Amino acid sequence: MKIKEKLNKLIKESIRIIYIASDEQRGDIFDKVMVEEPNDKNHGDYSFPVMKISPTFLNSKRNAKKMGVSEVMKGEEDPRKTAELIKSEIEKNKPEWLERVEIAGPGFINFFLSKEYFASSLRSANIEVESLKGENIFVEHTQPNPFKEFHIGHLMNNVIGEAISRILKVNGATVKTATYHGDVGLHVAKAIWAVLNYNLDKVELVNGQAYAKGNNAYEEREEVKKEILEINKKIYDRSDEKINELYDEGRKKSFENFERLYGRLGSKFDFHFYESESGEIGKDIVLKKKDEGVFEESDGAVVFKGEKYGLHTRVFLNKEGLPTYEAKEVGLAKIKKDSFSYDKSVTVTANEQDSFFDVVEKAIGDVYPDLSGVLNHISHGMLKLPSGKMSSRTGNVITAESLVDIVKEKVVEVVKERGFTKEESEEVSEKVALAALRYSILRGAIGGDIIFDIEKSISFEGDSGPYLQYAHTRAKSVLEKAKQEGVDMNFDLPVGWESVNLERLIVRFPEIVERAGREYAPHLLVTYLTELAGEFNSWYGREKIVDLNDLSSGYKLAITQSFANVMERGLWLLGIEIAKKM
RNA sequence: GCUCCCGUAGUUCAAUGGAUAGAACGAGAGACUUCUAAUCUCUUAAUGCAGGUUCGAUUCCUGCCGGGAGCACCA
Repeated sequence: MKIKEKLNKLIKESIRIIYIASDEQRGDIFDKVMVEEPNDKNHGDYSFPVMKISPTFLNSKRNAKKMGVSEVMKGEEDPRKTAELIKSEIEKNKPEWLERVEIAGPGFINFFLSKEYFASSLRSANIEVESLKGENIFVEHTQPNPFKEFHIGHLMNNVIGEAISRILKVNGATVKTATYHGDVGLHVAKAIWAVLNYNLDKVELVNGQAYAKGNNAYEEREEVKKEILEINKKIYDRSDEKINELYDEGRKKSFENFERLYGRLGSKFDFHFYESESGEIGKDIVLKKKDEGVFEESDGAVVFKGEKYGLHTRVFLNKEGLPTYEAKEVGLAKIKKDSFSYDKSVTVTANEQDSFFDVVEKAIGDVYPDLSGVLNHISHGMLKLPSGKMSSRTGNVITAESLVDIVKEKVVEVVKERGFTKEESEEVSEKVALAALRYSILRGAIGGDIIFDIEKSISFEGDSGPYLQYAHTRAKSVLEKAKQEGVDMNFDLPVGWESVNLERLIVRFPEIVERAGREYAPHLLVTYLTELAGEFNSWYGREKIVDLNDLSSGYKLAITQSFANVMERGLWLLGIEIAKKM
């Protein structure tokens, strides 16, 4: 049993005894008694707010429900008095893992874990996290579109999606990843129209230039709009040789580019889905379900009236009878269902699609009732540049690759003075650059925009990916030195040892991973690892770790080793690679 | 106009309804003959406004102000 559960049980027991002793309500009705994790270390490792079992608190219906209490409560009002009772009850039979219990503030009981507990936790390092064991989860992310650039928005999406799927995996879930490509649709028609009319080459067909030009013409001239819609239709029915040739070539080239990038970013997908498949399937489903009343005809198009759910109407099949993005999403839902039997599906997109997904998820729920409620949509903000809004429609884009390269070049400059070989320099720069980017993207809660100031993002001081990598590299270096000097690691508690904050923090790791998985929140992990690295660096500055004359040196090495393990594991979850030298 | 998201130190971000609102950058002062100074130590500074619910509100509710996104045949 995890320490937190043990503690909860202990508190529950005590409450039960107190209530029975005072002949009041039954004490075992507090199902949801839970300790909290205080932000301030002075408040202990865990803390329990006794106010939450006071009658005043529980006689509010909302609170009673939260705490799992169903009866009207009577009893002691003063939380500090109750706290005293609980404390003395616990102290009657204090377990070894508990150092001491304190009462503080308006009625908190603070629990301090013992150094024996920390020592034994460090020893049994690889604690399994099983909160999502048995769950099958589909994670869909990145979704770059052929005939358009893989831009920094896709990079952001990829970084988030990758981190989330890794976090879910270590929580015990079976995770399958998918990326979904818009290989048909109006954007393709726009790109092909531009190539045919402006005599562009194959490079421009796939690098977004053709798309941007086609889009401009589409918006400015009514007759072009018609031509492009015509091309769009021909792409679907493959009736035009020349268009087929451009399409096939562009599609192939685009995917070659994407594959190269996935390799560089370390993303592997279990499935690649395409709108060319989902479109047809979606169209069939929409037409079938139109007869059953899920969708209806309106102004020549087939729409879903979201108003019945407090949302708005969206078009699923356009006047031409072609599936829009919406219908494709319905088709995709079926493809995903057929590919992997999942309990939950997570789709990562930009937040400009929020209201779109609200409607589409309802529509899918009406089509497949078993999917109702299992689709999760996680959205992030824009990766904004100081220069203004990036738009692939106008061709004003920064590609993911060019951004990584810009950052990498700066790192190469920093690394120059370190006497690395060419290969070492190349390897370190790539890892550090990607770490810097990943960190900037993942450090805040998912949802908001990220103002991407290139200059600032490549400053490696303070909170940053390289800061974490550096702390890990340092720890490894210490361990290496110990090996050479013949100092052995030892998990036995030295005589007179006082626990350090670093130990407290290391032992917390599984809890953080669990919460990050439950809340789809990689930033919790980033915050934790940053604090952990800071604590290690600070400890490292204070203490001499490798020292033949120090009897606690072996234990310090054990702490160092545990720190390195946790950091490496944590960085992997964020998609950040470690470096041997820095 | 309607809907959704967001307003926390000068800046970029934290804070499961809890205790003295945490970091980092910037600015200022220090620390390498000692395990990697991409580091460490100290100082500085913030909850948009007005109400409400609560023992307790940055967090929940209402209004206002300010910013962003989306609102029919694009993705």
